[in-house]
Amino acid sequence: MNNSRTRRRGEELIAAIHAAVIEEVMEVGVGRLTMDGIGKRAATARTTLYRRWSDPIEVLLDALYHAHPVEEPSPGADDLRGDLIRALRLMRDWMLSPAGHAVASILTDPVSASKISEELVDRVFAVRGGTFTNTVLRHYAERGHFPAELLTPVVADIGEALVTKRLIDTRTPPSDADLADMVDQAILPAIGLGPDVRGRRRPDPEA
Amino acid sequence: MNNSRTRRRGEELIAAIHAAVIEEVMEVGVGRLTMDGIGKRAATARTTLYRRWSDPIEVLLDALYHAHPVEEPSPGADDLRGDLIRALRLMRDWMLSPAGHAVASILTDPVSASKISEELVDRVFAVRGGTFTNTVLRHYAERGHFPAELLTPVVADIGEALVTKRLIDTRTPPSDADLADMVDQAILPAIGLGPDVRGRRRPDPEA
DNA sequence: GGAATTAGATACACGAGTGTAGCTTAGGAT
DNA sequence: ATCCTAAGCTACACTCGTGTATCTAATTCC
Repeated sequence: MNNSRTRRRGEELIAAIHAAVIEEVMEVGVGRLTMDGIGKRAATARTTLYRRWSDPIEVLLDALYHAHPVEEPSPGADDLRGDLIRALRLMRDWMLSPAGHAVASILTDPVSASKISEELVDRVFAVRGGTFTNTVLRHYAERGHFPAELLTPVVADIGEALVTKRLIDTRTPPSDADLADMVDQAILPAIGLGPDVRGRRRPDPEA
Repeated sequence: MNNSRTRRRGEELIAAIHAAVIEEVMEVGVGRLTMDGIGKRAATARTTLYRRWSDPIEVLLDALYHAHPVEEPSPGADDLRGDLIRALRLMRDWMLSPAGHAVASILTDPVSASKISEELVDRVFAVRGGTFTNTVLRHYAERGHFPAELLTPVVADIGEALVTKRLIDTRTPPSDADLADMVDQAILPAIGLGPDVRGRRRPDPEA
């Protein structure tokens, strides 16, 4: 297959395979994943794959398990609105990454859905469970910027839900301005700040 | 294949095939759709399928195109909150139906995504674009129950987005109580009604 | 009742992916 | 320098899906 003088082994090879399966799923979808396709893309022999995994979905799950964890939003400055927007930006960028696509792909596939372990869910998928804006919201709720009772599971989901939906039905990522609108028009009102009837602009009123 | 005295033709046969492909996609996903699988499930010969469609995705798209349109929410009573909940209930039930699954499946599949026509989008997918709560919200906005400027595209999406997200990440449909929470804690606040700090209960304050 | 239509069945050559076996050889360890 | 592990390669038998061709018989139309 490859006559080159270098033959990859161990970590290096596995990393290449992980990258390959994630690219592959982005291109053909989970349902059309094959050992053959993964092998070709990673420039390795099918036998090598079978030595480690039993089928394409196992390869994918393993790849996701070892994927770099998503950067977490750090509520640094005293700027709720800004931090929320930043959190959504992180989420949007992650969803646009190959790993993000792969996760979305797996979650909507009937076959692979049943194979995902508890551990994987915690490690990889939990980010979708609201980690992004939730981290920020909890931080500011604890500091009394808004009543903590308002931070319900539903409210913690609003931002991520809107970003997800936008991606699904328009297939184009929301711009930074779109994210700001989501924060201003949906999240902030839900925690008792707003909405501003006069429209789009909304500097963070904070305390 | 089937020795029975009755041989289906025309409409009847096509309807059976449509039903079959939609069941099939629910079970195996778009990526694993095959003419063979569809044929077997519909108890018809593959030749019959090829006479009409060139590949499995075409069959699926045709099925969706001919699917019964989703029931639209009718904002009848003077009950914004109740109508919103009913709208979300309609949406949830539709998403749980085979057709709903099929649509979700197609929208997240990289291959079929490129084959969907403008027409199909308008006819079938538009419901996800906000038709459910949007219909209700527009109705009450026009009647002055809340300021119309607040009904932005983002706000029109909140309910559907939350329902979608809940389904994707927990894989269990939201209960009626969950839907009520979404309305109370996310939609109503966004249009200037609430949130009620004391918590869950929220009779429609209306005008 | 006869003709036209079209579903059903069967067969076939083909390609793609599978899972395994066996061999060769590069890379790393000692 | 040698040994051992593991990657690369080839081959094979097998299954599944494809697309087409051909024949048959059920249904419908008149």
